[in-house]
Formats: sequence, C-alpha cells, structure tokens
Amino acid sequence: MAMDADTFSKLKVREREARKCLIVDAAERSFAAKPFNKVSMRDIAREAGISPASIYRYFPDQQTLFVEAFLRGSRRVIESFRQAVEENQGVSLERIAGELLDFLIENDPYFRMMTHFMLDGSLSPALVERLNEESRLLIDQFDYLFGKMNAAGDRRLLAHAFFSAMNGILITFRDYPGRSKEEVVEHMKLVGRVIARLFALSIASSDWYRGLSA
Amino acid sequence: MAMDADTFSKLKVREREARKCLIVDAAERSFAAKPFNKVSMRDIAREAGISPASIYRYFPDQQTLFVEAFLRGSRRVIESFRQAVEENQGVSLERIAGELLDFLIENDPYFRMMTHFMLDGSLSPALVERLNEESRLLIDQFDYLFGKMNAAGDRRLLAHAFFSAMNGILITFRDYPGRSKEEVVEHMKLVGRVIARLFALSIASSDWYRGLSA
DNA sequence: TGTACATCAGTGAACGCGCGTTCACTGATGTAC
DNA sequence: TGTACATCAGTGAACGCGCGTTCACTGATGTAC
Repeated sequence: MAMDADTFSKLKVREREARKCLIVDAAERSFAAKPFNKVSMRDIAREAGISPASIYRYFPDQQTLFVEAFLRGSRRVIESFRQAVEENQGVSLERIAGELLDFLIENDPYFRMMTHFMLDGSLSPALVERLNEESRLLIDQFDYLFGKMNAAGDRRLLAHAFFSAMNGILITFRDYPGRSKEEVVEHMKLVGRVIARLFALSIASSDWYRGLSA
Repeated sequence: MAMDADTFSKLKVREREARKCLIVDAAERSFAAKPFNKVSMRDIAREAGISPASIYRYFPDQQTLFVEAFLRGSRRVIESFRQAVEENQGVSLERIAGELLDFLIENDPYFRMMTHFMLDGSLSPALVERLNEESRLLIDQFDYLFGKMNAAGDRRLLAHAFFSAMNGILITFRDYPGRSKEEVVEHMKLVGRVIARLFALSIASSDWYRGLSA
C-alpha cells in the first residue's frame, strides 16, 4: 500500500526535526567542552560533522540555536529533579539539597549558561521571562518541600532563600584552587548540607520570620 | 635648591603611576557602562582620551589591565565592608548581611567581574589565586563575626556557607522580571535577612553540625 | 519508458566586521660636553 | 652657549585572526506527462 501525500510530508517534517535535533546535540556537546561564550557556529558544525552554512538551514541565527539548546537541556534537568523530589517525599532537606547540587554539577553547562544569561544583561525580555520560568519551576519544588516540612511563615520566601543559596554554592566554589574536581564537589555538597541543616533546624518555629518584614 | 637625581626619578615613576591610574579609571567607567565581556581596549582608550596603542605602554595585555582594575575596585569594597563590620561589633548578623549586599549592589561591576572570572575558567592560575585571596578576605570577616556570635562547630564552614548564600542572592534575583531596581534590591535584602536569621537561630547550638562530616 | 522540471539538503568560499596587538614613527624633554 | 645624543610618551595605520553570516552552486530525489 502506497503512502498518501499527507503521511509522506509528515515524514519529511519529522526527518527535518530529527536533523535539527542532531545540531542541538552537537551544540550541547560543544558547551560541555568549553566555556559557553567561546563556542562558535564553526565549533558546533564541526561537532555535528556538517558545514557551518548548513546550520542556517535549520536555525535563523546563533542566539536562537543557543536558546533552543539551553531550554531543551534545562527542561531535562528540572524534570529529573522534580522526579527525585517526588520519590523522596519523606527524606531530609539535606539529602535533597545534595540531589540538586548533583544534578546541577552533572549538568554544569546548563548552569553556566543560565548564569551567563543572567549576568549578561543583553537578553531580550521574552527570553529573560523564559529563563525565569525555568527558575520558578525549581523554586516550586522547594516551596512544595517546605510545605511537607510544615515550615512556618512565608514558604515561598524560604524557597527563594534556599534556591539562591544553592546557586551561590555552585558559583562560589567552582574554582576552588588547588583541589581536585572530586574534592570541590565534596566541599560544595558539604556546604549545601550545612545550609539545609540550618534551614531544617529553624523553619518549623515562627522565630525565623518574627519582625522580618521589609 | 635643585632636586637631586634620585628625587627626580621618583617623581617620574610617580607620574607614570598616575597615568596608569587614569587608564584604570577609564576601564572602571567602561565596566559600569556595559557588560564586562563587551568592553574592548578601544572602548577604554576612548574613555581615557588616548589611543588604544598607548594602553600598551602601561599594561602588557588586556587581561592584566582588567585584573588590575578589578583588584583595585574589589579592595575598596572589601575595605569598606571590613570597616562596617568593625564599627558594628555588637550588631546582628542580619544587619551586617544587609550591609554586605548594599556594598556589592552599589559596586555591581566588580561583583559581575568576579562572577565572570569565576565562570569563565580561562584565567591563569596566578590570577585565580589572587581572586580567591579577595574572596578569602570577605570570608574572614564572617569567620570573625561567627566567632563573636559564639557559633559552635567549624566557623570557617559557616562562613563559607554564609558567603556563598549571599553570592547566590545577588546572582539569582538580579534580573527579577517586572520589578524596579529598588524592588529588586529590597527583595535581595529581605532574602539576605532570612538567611542571616536562620543562621543566627541555629549556630549557637551544636545541633547544626552533629553528624555532618563528609 | 524517458525527459524536463521542481525541491531542497548541503557546501566551499567569501564578505564584512571588530577585536587584541604591533610597528614604525613623531616630537617633546633631558643629558653630556 | 650650542650641539649631538638618549629617553620615552604617544600615535595612526596596519596585521592577523576568528567570528556570524551569506551566496552561488552542486547533486540527489521526487514529480508530471
């Protein structure tokens, strides 16, 4: 039985999507290999085994490709973390902090891209909004967790505090001098546990927010 | 009375230093005006009113100039903060967190540069070491403060945790969408106070570090 | 069946740009005798 | 005093490079009749 024209054209669209995907894959690999802002279109083309000009058959320009790669990756990270939280309902905040740090360390290129985008300041407002949506999805997880822990007071505020502290750990100790990658990760996770511990110890009581208002 | 040769040559050295300083001033102004990684030697030369080639009479290359500008500025910020800590001996950690955030927000270009350097990863080890010295000076302040607060356990670890949390706040809320600059600063300081509060509530007791070891 | 035409992935070579940096030079000032 | 020489700040023009992107083209595949 012959395919009708419709099925056929759908197949072509799918093939095209698959090729786009291969380019994004190559971009991802490039971001893992060197600092995000030093990855060029030529790098990505080389990684994908095509010519630089070919990329422009699939993406109008570099920014669009970069953002597409970033969003695909960050969605994956966030989804993994969401599942981890779901599976560890009763588990301590400490453990979950470690989980988050692991995820972000493993997916370092995405974390670096996020930070770069945030610091750069030359992003279109629409893109800033999309980035913030991604952050919000992560913060939501902590909000939910603090609910489970019966935190007193404004849980969203706690979630903000916790999330930004985890970000800070990743930034601050990234280049810890004279230590191996493993030692750095160990130190990050230790500091993460300290912060989780301090949160866990205080948030059940109302002491933490008494007279705090701006 | 005529100057002797020695005084004269010292004067010349001083003049040379003064001119170097003017170039660093121009670099500083450029960093305030646009994202750090988009400032070129030509920008700085224009800002200083000299030709790009002239900069190379005073600095061997761009990286050296950038780092010199960064270090001069960050030393100023750190010294201000050190004095603030000294003058506020008996004052709460909350208040001092607010002070630090204010300093870093006011000196945003330096904070941005620090983060950029840390993320970039392509710095010479010697420069990474100098950057880390600067961080250490800030962490020392917190170490000292936690001593004053009679914190239990490893105070250096607490200082690491607190410092990285403050860094995280600055990164995370920098581009808070749909808020004015003042509102963003207010939110940062609120989150900073939350974290300071959580630290203050827990660190006097040994609970926070029991069974924490890596 | 062959033939003429349409579509489109892919590309090598080039364009134009801005960058960090260098070079050969000018001109001012100081020094030696 | 004048003269020859040394020092050095400063510069316009250029070099060489890598970048994002475009263009004219090839060649494979499918379609119409």
